[in-house]
Amino acid sequence: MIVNAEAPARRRRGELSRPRILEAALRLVDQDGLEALTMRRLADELKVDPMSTYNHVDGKEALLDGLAELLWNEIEEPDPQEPWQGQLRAFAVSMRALAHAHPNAYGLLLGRGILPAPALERIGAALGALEQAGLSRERAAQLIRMLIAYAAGYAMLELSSAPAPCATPLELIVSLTRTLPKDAPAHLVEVAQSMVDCDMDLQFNLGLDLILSGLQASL
Amino acid sequence: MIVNAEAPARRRRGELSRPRILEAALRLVDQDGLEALTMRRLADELKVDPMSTYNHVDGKEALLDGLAELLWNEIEEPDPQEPWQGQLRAFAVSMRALAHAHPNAYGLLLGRGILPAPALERIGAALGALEQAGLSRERAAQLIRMLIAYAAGYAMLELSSAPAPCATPLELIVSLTRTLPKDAPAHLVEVAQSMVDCDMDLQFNLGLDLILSGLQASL
DNA sequence: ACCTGAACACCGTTCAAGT
DNA sequence: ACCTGAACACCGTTCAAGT
Repeated sequence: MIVNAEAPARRRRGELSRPRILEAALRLVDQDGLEALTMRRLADELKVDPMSTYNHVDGKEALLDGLAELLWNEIEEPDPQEPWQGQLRAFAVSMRALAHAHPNAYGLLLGRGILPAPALERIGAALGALEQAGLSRERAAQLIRMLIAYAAGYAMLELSSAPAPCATPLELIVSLTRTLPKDAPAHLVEVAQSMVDCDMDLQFNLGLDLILSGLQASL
Repeated sequence: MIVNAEAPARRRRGELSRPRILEAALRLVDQDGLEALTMRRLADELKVDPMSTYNHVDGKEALLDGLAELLWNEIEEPDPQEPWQGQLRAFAVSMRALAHAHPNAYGLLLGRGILPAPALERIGAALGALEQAGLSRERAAQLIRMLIAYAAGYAMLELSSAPAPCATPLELIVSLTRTLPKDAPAHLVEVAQSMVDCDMDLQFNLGLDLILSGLQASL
């Protein structure tokens, strides 16, 4: 067995690399928000000169694209053994769950104007499952689009409706009124309350059921 | 008739005001992208000192919140005369149409962590229509959440799938491969193609039909 | 091949001064 | 009440220099 010349043994602990940089960036965004992600602050976090990261990531825009990749990678690949309904459900659930794991970064998932490779891998797997089940590729693609739209849209709406998850209903109302102008009519506060005051997990799953059963019926 | 002391006649042409600032900001974003929106550049556009805008808008974050308001304001209020299905459909269609009118700004609609007053007004109107039709408030709210999620999510997925609308299929493939790494396996390119190669308007409406008819059946 | 730091152009915002 | 401009701390990135 020959030594791989591309992976020399002399790596220092804490050496820079694209994955290490992206992970640090995501940690930063998770902790302090997207606006805290700065090439300079990121370098600080890695205890490295501000310019060193540029050897592994091609500037800030590429860094954000890289974060989108990282996010898509965290969405679990559906299990090909399961029936296709289960695969699609797991996929949608996982897409929404990501919003709770990374609320500050979630906007990057569909906000960079690209579907990075990990996204296409997961979509491709789901397409395959549906074709396996006998659906045409066009039909399969439509179904996937619907599910991604519903799951990601639902998650973004959640994040917009209640930025900070509130324990008590009172705390919730306080939080809602804080975002609205002081002179907001009472009926608007009531509307805001209606949008949040429910079991989000349950409601998400009900909608998912409706879409999946509707689609099954239309086949 | 007395002169209104609050609206003196000595207003100069081109005077600054919050609406005028927000409109200029949206124009800037539409033309040159969100990253081009700068307090300084915005002031340039208005031919004004960089600091003058701060008299009407409370900093950049507030400016972006203001843009979100502007976007929600462009979504048409449903016509209370119509049956509720038609109102909901028009609402969803209008939410998606906004993405085509303002692709560079669309991320702000659900990306600011708040639902501004104009959003709550539109949601409130839709809630009212559904309660008029006999639905409970909870049921109505669930329905609205589904529609917003689907419409906005679909639009964001569209923007992610094909940043620049392409006339010819060839142009489309070129555009797709440009965003993917050079060594992207052919099957990923194929997946990307499947996500875009369809009549987006038609597909959106089909999904909308499915949701609306599914909901009607479940009542 | 990777890291460093000085330098540049630009950014958001504070503040004291004008009218 | 609104506008101005100097000033400050910070930002992304280029580039020449190191190892």
